[in-house]
Amino acid sequence: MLDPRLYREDVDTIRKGLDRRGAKIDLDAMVNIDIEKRKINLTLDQLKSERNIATEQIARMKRDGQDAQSAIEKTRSLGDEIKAQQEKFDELEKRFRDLALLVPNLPHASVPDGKTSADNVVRRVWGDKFAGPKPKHHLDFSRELGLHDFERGAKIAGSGFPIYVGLGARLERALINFFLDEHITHNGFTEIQPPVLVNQAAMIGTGQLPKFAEDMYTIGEDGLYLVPTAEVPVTNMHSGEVLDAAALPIAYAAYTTCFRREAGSWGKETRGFQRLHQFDKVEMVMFSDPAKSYQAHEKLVGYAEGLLQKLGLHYRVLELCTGDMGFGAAKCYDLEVFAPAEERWLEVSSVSNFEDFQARRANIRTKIEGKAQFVHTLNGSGLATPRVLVALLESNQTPEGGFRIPECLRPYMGGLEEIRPKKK
RNA sequence: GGAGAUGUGGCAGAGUGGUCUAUUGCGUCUGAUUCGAAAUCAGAAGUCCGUGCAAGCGGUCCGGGGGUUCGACUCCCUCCAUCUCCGCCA
Repeated sequence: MLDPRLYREDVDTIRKGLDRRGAKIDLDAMVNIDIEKRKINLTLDQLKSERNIATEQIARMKRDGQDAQSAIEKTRSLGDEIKAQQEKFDELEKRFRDLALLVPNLPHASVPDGKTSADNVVRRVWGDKFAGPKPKHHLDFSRELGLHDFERGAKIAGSGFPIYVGLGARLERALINFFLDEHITHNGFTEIQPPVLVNQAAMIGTGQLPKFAEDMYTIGEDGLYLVPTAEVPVTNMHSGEVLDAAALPIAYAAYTTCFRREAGSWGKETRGFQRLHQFDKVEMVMFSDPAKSYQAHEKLVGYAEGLLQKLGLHYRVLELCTGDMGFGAAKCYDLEVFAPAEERWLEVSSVSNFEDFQARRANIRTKIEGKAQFVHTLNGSGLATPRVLVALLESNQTPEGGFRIPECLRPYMGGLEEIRPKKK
């Protein structure tokens, strides 16, 4: 959510920011509601003030043993008037808030202008281009090694719910543990295991709701949502709190299963691991002093990159353009790994600075030099496993048809160096 | 799932229809005293909204929401959380 003051003090700034994003919002309507709301608020406050004076008089009369009946009669209508005005005010406030929750964040000045992913800027590329003969497609390769079972997953849940089998399951667990251990032992994160069901307030806090309701799995009976990312529970952990400034930045790393309906995006790019309804991800979440959030942002990207470097994967860092950024982001980097069989770059991490966009929604503040202010929230995948797995499977094939396990994962695989094809 | 209890400021803990502008204690901050500190004394301090150039002024907030009333921390309804006992259970 944007600072509500902006709508009346500097709506041009909002307009310019939204234009850069290509977002269409009826700002005039919002400004008018806000003006109307303030007008009513003023009369409402005056009426309440009158009532306070009147009831005080009644109290005094009663104390002095005087008959207050006529004063009570006179005040009676005031209550009805207040109730009527209050209803109007509440209605306007709700209308304004409902609209405000649908307004995306404004892009940071440094974000490149653009309309689509084609306008994103490649900031750097790490590692060498894949050399040698074209490897097998990860799905065929996985089948040969017996690591995953999509068919049976589809049988029990639907497409997009793979089963990890044997060493495939262990490899998944190895990735998760490797990511988490790196964050908590080298990068200074505190590990969190949050609930994977959250309430509506949490989903609004981080910006998934109200706009993206159709992407979420819901538990209607209990009013709960399955988390699409650990960002939701971990960020909202501190909702309504005033964080100790000395404790900032707070850095959490959390592994959760993530659930996404992916409504509307089903079609191509859906084969194998590239778009799943359920997947594993380790998420980095940070609460920062507003003045330091952009340094923190760069650090987060670095942590995610470090993982890919240890895995030995060829990747690139994109700076997203204004038109391609997510709803709440003020600035965002994407990390993409190269899948040599598909010959495509696959997004494995998205690292965003939300500034105070989420902190306003979730009411997360701190006190700096005696003044209460909203913190900045940041988060980034570190990392999501499925596409990392794709790149690994396609990049680490041995001439004998086996899968060479990257060194950093071997301790988590009981020292195993290679997964060999099943004997026929 | 059943029965009961509780929810008040940073913390502890009073307050059962009207100066509550929320008693008090601890903690915090400022000042006095002191070479400095402790102790002591005096004072200050919250949130959010509106209004104003500003000092300020008005409103709001006692778990959330709603109701009764001229007036609600106080009474009623409802939801949530915590605690105790019972039941069930990985």
